[in-house]
Amino acid sequence: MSDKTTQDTKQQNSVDENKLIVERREKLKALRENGNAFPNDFRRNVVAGELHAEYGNKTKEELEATPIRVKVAGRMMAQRIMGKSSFVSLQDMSGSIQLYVQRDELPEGFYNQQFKKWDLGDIIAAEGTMYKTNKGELSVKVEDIRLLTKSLRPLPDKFKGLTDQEIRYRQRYLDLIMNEDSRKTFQLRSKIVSHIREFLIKKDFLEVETPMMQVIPGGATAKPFTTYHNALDMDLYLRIAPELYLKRLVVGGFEKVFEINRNFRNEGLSARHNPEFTMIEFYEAYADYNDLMDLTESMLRSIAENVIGNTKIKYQDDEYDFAKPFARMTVKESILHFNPDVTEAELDDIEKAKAIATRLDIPLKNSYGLGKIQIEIFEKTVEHRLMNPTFITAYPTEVSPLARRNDDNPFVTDRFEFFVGGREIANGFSELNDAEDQAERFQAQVQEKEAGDDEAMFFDEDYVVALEHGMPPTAGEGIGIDRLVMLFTDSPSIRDVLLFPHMRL
RNA sequence: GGGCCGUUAGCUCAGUCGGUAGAGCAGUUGGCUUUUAACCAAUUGGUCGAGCGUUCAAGUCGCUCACGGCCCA
Repeated sequence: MSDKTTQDTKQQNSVDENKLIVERREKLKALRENGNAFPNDFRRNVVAGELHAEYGNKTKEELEATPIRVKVAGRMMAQRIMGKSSFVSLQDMSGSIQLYVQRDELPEGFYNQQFKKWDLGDIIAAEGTMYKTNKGELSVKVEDIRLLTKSLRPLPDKFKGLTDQEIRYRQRYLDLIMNEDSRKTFQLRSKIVSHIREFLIKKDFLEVETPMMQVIPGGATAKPFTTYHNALDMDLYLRIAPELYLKRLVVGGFEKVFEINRNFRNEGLSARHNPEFTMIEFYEAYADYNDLMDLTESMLRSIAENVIGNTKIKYQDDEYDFAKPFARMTVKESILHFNPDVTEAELDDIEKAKAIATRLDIPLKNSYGLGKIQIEIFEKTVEHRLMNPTFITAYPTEVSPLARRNDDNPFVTDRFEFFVGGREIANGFSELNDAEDQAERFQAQVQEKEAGDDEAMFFDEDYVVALEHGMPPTAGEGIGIDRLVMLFTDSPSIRDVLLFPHMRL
């Protein structure tokens, strides 16, 4: 590389270096010359949230009568300098605490030559005593204060914050620094996942991890991502679901298992879809889909009560009641309910059902059977109207290749999907444990794949062999964690509940 | 994939009929010992997303593209 090119590269790299950054780099340079500019010898003994909880109610006099020494650290979000004294807002993981800094409490010259030159965004540490200002704000009256990490780039507007959606997603750390709502959302997400985990572990479920890279991507109908293993010289797929592995574990005698982890589907991005997303799947032997509907209902109600603290869940302009028993109806009942002009006899007749679909502008393929046509009608006319928590049951066997047939009506399976706010949140069913039936269903999927449906399933012979060893009667379910978190955090887009959503480029 | 909207200083945003680029915050300098978006005074800062076109003249009009947002498939 020639000197000229090196020069050009440097120019390129510093394109976004503005005067603000140059000034901060100068300050850092001065810090380096005065010793270690990045010390890591300070240990705090308390965080802001604890201080407010402990001392928020104490009066100014009480705090002064028995001095309480504390050591705090965090990011300087505001600095109000009034001559010889200043107020600083210090933000840490738990919240904010104000620092009251007086020139004459600090070493000679430190206040004017160091402290006043610090910038918003710098990471600082302070030691002092708990104090209340005349206006009643709990503060730390500072006796010692240090700069721990120089911030070289300016923060977004201190009042308006960061509103640019693109930067909020691409530079999530800025969003987290600036937006309390965003911090809350991700803290809640963590609590929801923990609560689900504890809920199942209390019921003796075993948490497991199964392959993300699979030879045959199974357990759902979706387009997979492909990858390649060099040493083995073989193509692999990123999983679209963990289902078939978890059921192998049930065959192995792990009768209650669950996994919370990422799935990957090679589809477009939208407010509801990210190519990688988090699902929980759980399987319970000697249970059926009715048991899982009961379990789902109590689990979600428990999240509302214990994590959110309210069974009335506000989502955008609506409110859903998680205290009332969740509605349950079959696919056909729901279609008839929302399409009063349609009769059951018409839905059961493939030609008449086709006519209804055509009237609804639903594109049909020749390969579609009656069950698939019914589901198309359901998705077009029912799904988005299922606002309050609702279980829809009796999905056609044709669209449920891994679910157990209903004993009375083998046209449908013992399956449900769960909806809130017009969105599918969960999918569960009594598992198909008849190995020969499973082999036939896979065969039907292979035919659909050959007919051009690239979302159809592969034939998983290894899984059929596992079933041939005998899987106990079992029920299993998957819940989309991202959509669940969207619901409970009132987030309009899946990107708002993913720390680092996929973006172009 | 289609439709609509957006992209201007580090951040948040104005910018009229096409006529020399504006504010607040942040920054810099000075003042100020109880502030809360502190305040007062002065001041620095621009590839107007990229490109092409129309025009004497384009942030502004037209076309193409990139990225984002919302809606639809």
